[in-house]
Amino acid sequence: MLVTIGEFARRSRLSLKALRLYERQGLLRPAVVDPLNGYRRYDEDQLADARLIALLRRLDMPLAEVARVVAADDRAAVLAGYWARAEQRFAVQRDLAAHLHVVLTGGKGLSEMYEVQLRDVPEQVVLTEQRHVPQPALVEWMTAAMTRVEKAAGEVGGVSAAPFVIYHGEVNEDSDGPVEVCMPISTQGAPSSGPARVEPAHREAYVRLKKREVVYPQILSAYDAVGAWIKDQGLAEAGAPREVYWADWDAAGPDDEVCDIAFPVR
Amino acid sequence: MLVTIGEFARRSRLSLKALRLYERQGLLRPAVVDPLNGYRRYDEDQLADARLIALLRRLDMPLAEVARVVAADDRAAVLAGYWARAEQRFAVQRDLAAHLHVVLTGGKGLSEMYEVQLRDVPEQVVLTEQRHVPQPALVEWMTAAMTRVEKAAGEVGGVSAAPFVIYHGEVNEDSDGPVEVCMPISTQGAPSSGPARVEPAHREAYVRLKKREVVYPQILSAYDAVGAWIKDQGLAEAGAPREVYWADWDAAGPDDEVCDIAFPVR
DNA sequence: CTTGACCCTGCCCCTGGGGCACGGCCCAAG
DNA sequence: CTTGGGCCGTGCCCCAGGGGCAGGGTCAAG
Repeated sequence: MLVTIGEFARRSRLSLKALRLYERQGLLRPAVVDPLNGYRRYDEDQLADARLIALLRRLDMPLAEVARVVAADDRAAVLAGYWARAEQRFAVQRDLAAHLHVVLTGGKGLSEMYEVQLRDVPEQVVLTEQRHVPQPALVEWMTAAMTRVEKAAGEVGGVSAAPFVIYHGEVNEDSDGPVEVCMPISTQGAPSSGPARVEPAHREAYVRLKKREVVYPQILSAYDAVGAWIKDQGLAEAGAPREVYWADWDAAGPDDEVCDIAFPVR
Repeated sequence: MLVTIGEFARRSRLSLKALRLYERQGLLRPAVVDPLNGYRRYDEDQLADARLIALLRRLDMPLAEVARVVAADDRAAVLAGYWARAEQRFAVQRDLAAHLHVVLTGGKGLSEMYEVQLRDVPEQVVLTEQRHVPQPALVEWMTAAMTRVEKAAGEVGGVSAAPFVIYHGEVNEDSDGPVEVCMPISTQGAPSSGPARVEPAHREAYVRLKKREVVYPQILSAYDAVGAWIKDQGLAEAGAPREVYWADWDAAGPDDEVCDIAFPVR
């Protein structure tokens, strides 16, 4: 029934070092520790847990998470949760690797990565807020500005289409825009006043992105793809690039499409 | 042109700690180090490399590999090689996570993971080699035994079909078989002698596996899947399970199908 | 000249162990 | 009873890739 640490290690495929560590961490305690000589004795019934731990470690699961799985009532559920997060992390890394590959090859392969389409956008009256904002602060400011213009829109006729963000200047480590958040409103209710203007009708080339892909700097590949496509088609850029947020951002999962990257063209 | 470490850190999104570490590792040396006060000065041209390093680190690429990418003539190729290996590692982990999920749920979802098929196998004369072998030594012994029986087969008429391995007993941490390596031979050339026997004709249920999936312990899920399918179909197992190696193992890539897991049935 | 921001080195900390040294223990053979 | 070889114990240093802090030097603007 009780076995020595050596035999337990062989049968569980864990090292002595690992077993002693797991005891200190409270992850896998020997059934008995001789108080005189400190010898550890494991119960054969602990082999199942030990093997589970060994396999979970092969998933690169941290010991803290391993402990959670082992202690859980529904072990499969905790494992599934961890693994879903691992898949998401890896998907983001895959996008980044693809972006880097494009950058390092000087733009090769872009056309296969993104499907660019054309569409006509009608004239829109928009409430806007504009500012210079450095890249690290961009998301925070955009979120707040979006909320503000949405609230303001509610008071002057309501939102009439998906909000979008125009990059009048690049936003990266060296440059801070300016960036303009635009909320289309219906002009039926009230006359335009204050920070409202007319965004003219135009034709634009765009790609559709999943939420996971809308992250700096991978997103730059999408901009490059649209730009390259426009050149390739013999068209010309006719305005600043923009991101159209046509879905409910907070409700979307990482694999849901939420946004378009668009360049006006002529 | 030259900037302080603080500004360089801000613009490259690397920490001071990281920059000093990269200098010690020879990964990214400041353009100038003041010999009096030790102040580092970076050239703005180094920003591109610094940003590349920052992004590569987000792929969890080790610094040694990062250094290889940065120093390479064809950076994209080195990155692509690393990423391909990362994808393989992750694919193996994904298989393991799926296996663990099956184990932890007590076998749910197995039927969706594997497609089981039926086939008839004719009588075969086989040269065999059989032994008790514990799991850790299994692969090594199997490889060697396969080579030996193949060589022996060459002397008595030649190989007539794909080799296979019969597990007369389980091979895991607690049990060591026995395992029998079988090489089918044509009996036209020479009379059977020595370690040859007849493997009777039978019907078998099997699943086809990719090379990547043929690894302990994930492979146990495949065995379980075939076993569950047999029960599900109202059939019964009629012999020891086996692995049929019908492809060139060494020439196969991780995603190539190479082997079948089969149970004789009636 | 002062002050605050910036920079330096060096030390300890983290995870998940590997490796080695030094010493205690246990069991079977002689 | 002793001796030897194999287990087992603890403790220390090491790895990557930094984070955080201490203590002290430096730079530039007011």
